[in-house]
Amino acid sequence: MTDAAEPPRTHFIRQIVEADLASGKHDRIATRFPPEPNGYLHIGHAKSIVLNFGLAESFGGTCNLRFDDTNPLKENVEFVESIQADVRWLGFDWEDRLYFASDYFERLYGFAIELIDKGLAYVCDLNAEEMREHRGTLTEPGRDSPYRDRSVTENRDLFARMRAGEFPDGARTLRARIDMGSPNINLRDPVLYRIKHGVVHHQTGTAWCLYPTYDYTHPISDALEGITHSLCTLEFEDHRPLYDWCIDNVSVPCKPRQIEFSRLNLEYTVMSKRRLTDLVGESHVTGWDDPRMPTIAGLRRRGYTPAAIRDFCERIGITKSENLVEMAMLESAIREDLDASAPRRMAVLDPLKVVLVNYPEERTESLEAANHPKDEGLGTRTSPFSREILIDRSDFEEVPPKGFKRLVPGGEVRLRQAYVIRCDEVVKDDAGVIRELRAWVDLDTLGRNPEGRKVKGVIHWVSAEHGVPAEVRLYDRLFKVPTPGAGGADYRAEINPDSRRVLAGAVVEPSLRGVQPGERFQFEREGYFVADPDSTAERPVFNLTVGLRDTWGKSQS
RNA sequence: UGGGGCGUCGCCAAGAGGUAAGGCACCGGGUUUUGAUCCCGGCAUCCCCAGGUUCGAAUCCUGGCGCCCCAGCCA
Repeated sequence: MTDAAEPPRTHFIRQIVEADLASGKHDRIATRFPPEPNGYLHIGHAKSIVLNFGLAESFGGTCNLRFDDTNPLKENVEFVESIQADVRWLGFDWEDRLYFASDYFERLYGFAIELIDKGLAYVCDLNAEEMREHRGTLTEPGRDSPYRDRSVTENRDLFARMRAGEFPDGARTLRARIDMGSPNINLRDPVLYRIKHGVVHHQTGTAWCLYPTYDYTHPISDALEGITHSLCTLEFEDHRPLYDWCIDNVSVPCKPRQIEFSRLNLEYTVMSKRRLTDLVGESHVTGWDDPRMPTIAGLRRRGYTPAAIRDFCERIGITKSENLVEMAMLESAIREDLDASAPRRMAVLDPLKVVLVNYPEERTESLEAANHPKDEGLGTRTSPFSREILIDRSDFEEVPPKGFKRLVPGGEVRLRQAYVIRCDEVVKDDAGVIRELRAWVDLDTLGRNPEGRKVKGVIHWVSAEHGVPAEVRLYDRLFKVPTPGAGGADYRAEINPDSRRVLAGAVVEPSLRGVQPGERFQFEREGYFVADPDSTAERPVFNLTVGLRDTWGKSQS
């Protein structure tokens, strides 16, 4: 369906891979998706997942799942588990290649000793503030640490004692001995190891009080796994010389190539781990899987399909340009998928009763309707029709705007998959609020058009007696502005107060009774909805995935 | 004022010296018992700007301008 047999769009990384294969530099490629387990995956990660797994898949290579777990302070198993579930849900398989950077701690330690022996690393006693002072600035070079020229013997001894736990947090670090005068700050003797006592690492427990940094761990982990192309985001471009330095100076089996691409930015949402963590922690949303969240878990609960997310990731492309993708792009992908696959149903979100005065009181007929207008394979279902029905309040107007095609006093409208009715009376309460409509039903219009008149409007309905009460949750963009937090604003103040609307009085057609969480439907003329896990046997709960395109509504506002 | 990047239609994005793909959005028109879908058509004489090279430049050169990233013992 959405995964058409079109050749995947090319981009500069794909071209590099093709060239490397063509030139014989590599005879098979290996990539990896390396999340840090300090949060849930979001749509930006999906871009990377689709890139890495997709590339490996299309060239017959492999893609590893590797947790970059070098900072136990921020990581935990909940995240390790949710990440695996999300990658799998997206449709990718790392087979038996599940790795943790922490698997390499012992070897990493050995390589550090190799660096010490080569005079390329030293134990530094400067504390954080002192180190910052020595680092210089963007325009001024740094100064050498007074500990820079310690002997190999002393460095070996001190490093061993760091591991043995003899020094407190922050007392010493192991640093690469590169160049304090480098215009690239990342090369000014970066820290390779730091001391962290008293933390329980989710994988290694309390085995270590010494933890390697990302810059040191990543290139070596890649090399140990035989990664050929190490893909990461733009902010690591400045780190590439350090990445290369590490694999050039240590005895690893191969030299992976780091290639950077730009991260995904989406309008009206936030993507940084910190902000997402805060949204959850400060209860601005109901959790990591809140349907308004750009997390994979949130999108899943919102009703997005893996195929649509993959398609979206293909559509946005891979480049090095800073970008801000419109929400319409994501919505288009899910609409395309769901239009083809979602069974149609009728649901009245804001009910208004209509009494069909000439329809027998005790009569109920069973009307059959196709589940999909184009795909007969989706079958049919039946819906009871009776004297009292419910329509949506917005489908009736006493004083219709120009061009209104729905029900009006004295006017006719088609009840979808059923009869044509004509509104003959509007019943109001003392306050002037419309309580019900009384209408005449043309019983000769089932499956055929009335003679001599054309009825242009079609509205959906549910039998009042048979309809199932349901809760419908409508979602809108989480933020009021395209780029929350821009210009120093507090993104919290820019949260859209109407991003979630709960309609407790919706009524859906009987065939929706007992739906299973995760089942997706198109509620005709409204949008795509998915049954939420909060659903019960008697009262289903639906989340709006995305509305149908609405050219009428758009022209009216 | 250091270093690293980026600048092609409202948004994303092809393009690799031979005379501007595609998608999204938008605007028409057709079909339609979903104002949906689908179908047809329109939508950059121009590629940040200015010079230069060339028969020919978005693509090469030079000089500007704009935007993003880097001074965590985070990743």
